[in-house]
Order: sequence, then structure tokens, then C-alpha cells
Amino acid sequence: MPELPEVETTLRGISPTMENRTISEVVVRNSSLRWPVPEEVQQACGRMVRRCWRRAKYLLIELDPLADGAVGGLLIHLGMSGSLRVCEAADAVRKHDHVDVVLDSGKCIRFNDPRRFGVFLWWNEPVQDHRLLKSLGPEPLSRGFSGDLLRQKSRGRKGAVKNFIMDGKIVVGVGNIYASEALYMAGIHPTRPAGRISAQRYDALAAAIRDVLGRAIMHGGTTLRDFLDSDGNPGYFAQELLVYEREGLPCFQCQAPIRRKVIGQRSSYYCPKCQR
DNA sequence: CTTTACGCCTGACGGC
DNA sequence: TGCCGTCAGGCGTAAA
Repeated sequence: MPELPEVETTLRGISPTMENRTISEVVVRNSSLRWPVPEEVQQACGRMVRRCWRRAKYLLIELDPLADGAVGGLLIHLGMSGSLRVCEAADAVRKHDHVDVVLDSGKCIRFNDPRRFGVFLWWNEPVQDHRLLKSLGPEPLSRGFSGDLLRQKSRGRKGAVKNFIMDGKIVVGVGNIYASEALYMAGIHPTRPAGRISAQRYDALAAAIRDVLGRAIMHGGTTLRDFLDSDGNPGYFAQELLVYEREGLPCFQCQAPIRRKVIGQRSSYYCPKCQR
């Protein structure tokens, strides 16, 4: 289940293969992803990849501008079960390999997604104005993210802090696994109303979010069930997890059994003694 | 404005 | 062995 560290790992895996290469072909075998893969993605053919980058969990393949200066490129989201792998264009196609981006080098970026919650779209506007990106909050690893920001945006909010930090309009890239982890590290109970948390504790939470995401990226992400990086390898952060999927097991700090509770339709894990 | 529930989809797993 | 129900979850969207 790709969260921000898994998307970042994927980005780092595909960038060297894609940047400064020309896209020779885009092969769509199955266009029924979250939204249909549009015919416009064929506009990528014959154009060079200027830069691969990431905004939230969206991967952006930015192409060199056309003669008239028009920018454009591919927008990819891995959804729940998606992955991109680097292979040879001639390699055998596997189950759920929905789209290929073939490069002039003969290499291929192959999009595989069993659950098809993923996204493969074309963009040609200033990408920050794209409907999927325009109302997103700051990147958690950027300077624009801080405890002060969380504190300010939480004013008047009565919902659980766990839902608050998973809201992409507040801060992007904090998914279900890392939300539980960061709240545990900061000693904050996941159901606590977001508006009832001190500035000092929000500082600790922002630091925990940065810390856990940064460390997960260093480990190549978390593989619980199906995440694979662009070389087909799992991530190794699962062994570092402190509470996620540890229901009933002793808290590493106080030995109390870790609890699981569904908050906002999602499993949340926490220590009832260490988190208030 | 905030908050909540839903649905898209396949694979893994448990019970019978 | 097979079948069926349940769960997993990112996130846009509709509804409250």
C-alpha cells in the first residue's frame, strides 16, 4: 500500500531510467483504472522526459515543452496496490500490467495495479492548477510544514486528530500506517479532537511525522502485503513499525497491550497508556 | 465551512 | 477441494 515513502522510493527508482530519454510508445492494455486512461497520454510519444518529480503521492513525468512553450506530461498515482517497475520493453507481460511507457533506450516503465485504484492521466496546464493538486496542503518534508501550521489549521476542528493529519488539505502524504506511528511517537491519542491539542504537542507531532516519513524513505518504504519498488523488491520499514498491526502485543515503552480501533473507517493502532 | 460514509477493486484469509 | 463472506485501504465525491 503505497504511502509517501513508497511513492518517493518509486520515484527514485524510475527517474534515472526516464530523465533525458525520449518516450517512444505508450501502451495501454487496460484503461479502466480509477478513471479511464485518456487517449491524450499518446501525446507523450516522441517527447523527451525533462524531469520526474512528486507532489503528495502523485508522480509527475514532466516532458520538454513543445515549440510553442506548452508544458505537459503524465500524472500517475499508485492508489492502493499499484507499482511501477523498470524492465525491458520485450519482457513478458504479467497479470495486471496495465500500461507501459516505452523509452528510446528500450527500457520500459510498467504500471501494474491489481486493484485498479490507481490513476494514469495526462496534464497540460500549469500542473499546480490541476484539479487533483490544486487544493493540497504542504509537503510534510518541506519547510512549509510545521507544528505551528498544524496548530493554526486545527482551530475549531472537533474531529479526531488522526483524521486531521490524514487530510490532504492539511498536509499531504500521511497515510494510515504513518499516521498511527507518528501519533504514537508524539504520545497523542488518535481520537483526541484536533482543536484540543497544545502548540507544544503539535510541534512534537510535526517532528514525528517528518521523522517517521524520512526514516521510511531511507528503508525503501514499508511492504506489508504488496508494495514493490521499481526493481521489484519490497521495502524494509515494516520491521521498524512501533504500533501498526501490533494489536495485543506489548507497547515497546510500557508493555501495555497495543489496541486497535476503527477511526474514520480505518484501523488505527495506539497504546492506551502512552497516548493521551 | 467541517465531517462522515461510500465505492471503486482484487487477493488473502477464515469458516464450513 | 470449493464457495462465500470479510477485510484491506487512497481518496474523490456526495451527502449530512
